[in-house]
Amino acid sequence: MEDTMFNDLLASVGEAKEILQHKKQPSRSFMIDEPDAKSIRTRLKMTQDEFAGLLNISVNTLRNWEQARRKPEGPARVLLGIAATHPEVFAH
Amino acid sequence: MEDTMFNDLLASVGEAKEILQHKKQPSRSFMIDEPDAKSIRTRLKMTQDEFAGLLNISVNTLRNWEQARRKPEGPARVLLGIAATHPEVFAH
DNA sequence: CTCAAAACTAAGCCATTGACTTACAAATAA
DNA sequence: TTATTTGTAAGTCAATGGCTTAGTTTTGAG
Repeated sequence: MEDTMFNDLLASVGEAKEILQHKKQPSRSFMIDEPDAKSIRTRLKMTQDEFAGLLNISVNTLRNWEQARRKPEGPARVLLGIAATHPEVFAH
Repeated sequence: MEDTMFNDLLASVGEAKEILQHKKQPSRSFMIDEPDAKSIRTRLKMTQDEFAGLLNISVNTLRNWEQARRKPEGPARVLLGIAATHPEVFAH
């Protein structure tokens, strides 16, 4: 069932593998090297609490990023890039 | 300039803030609690190398996830959820 | 079929992050 | 003003991320 839904999605998307694979490069096309979590968040007009919930991190961690105490890891950087360029995917 | 592009995007998306904000809930709507990285990857027909590149993690980390030695952190779970439901955003 | 390369499993090790905490300051609203 | 929300700052520690090595399975070329 879950499987069917997934395959339907893939079909509707138009064979995701193809889409994904002709960008064999390290996939840096949309990744941000040093994402500025604060500017992305403020441009989305969200509080730290809301944005942290969106990214599924604790507020403390977001604060660590914004205060440059910690640097977001790989997946978090990709996610920030998506938040910056495709915020609509979070809405569903 | 970068700012203009971003704002244009927001406009075209239709005021992302609104989209995002009427889902005040912990944003679990699309998040996977225990994402199975391996099944998502194999259904996208990608190798560990390719998928790791997509998520911007090392192959070792992806292997840790697939072998259940480590559990992906918050942002990684969100990212896996997006890979499973909106793989097209990675293609741009 | 044979053999080499690619893909993957498995596990030890350590630096960095994520998350919790406390204390305080700024901004916002009542 | 006063209370509440939002945010800065920093200490602490368990868990993850990424590195390593060693071995197994799968794949494809000859």
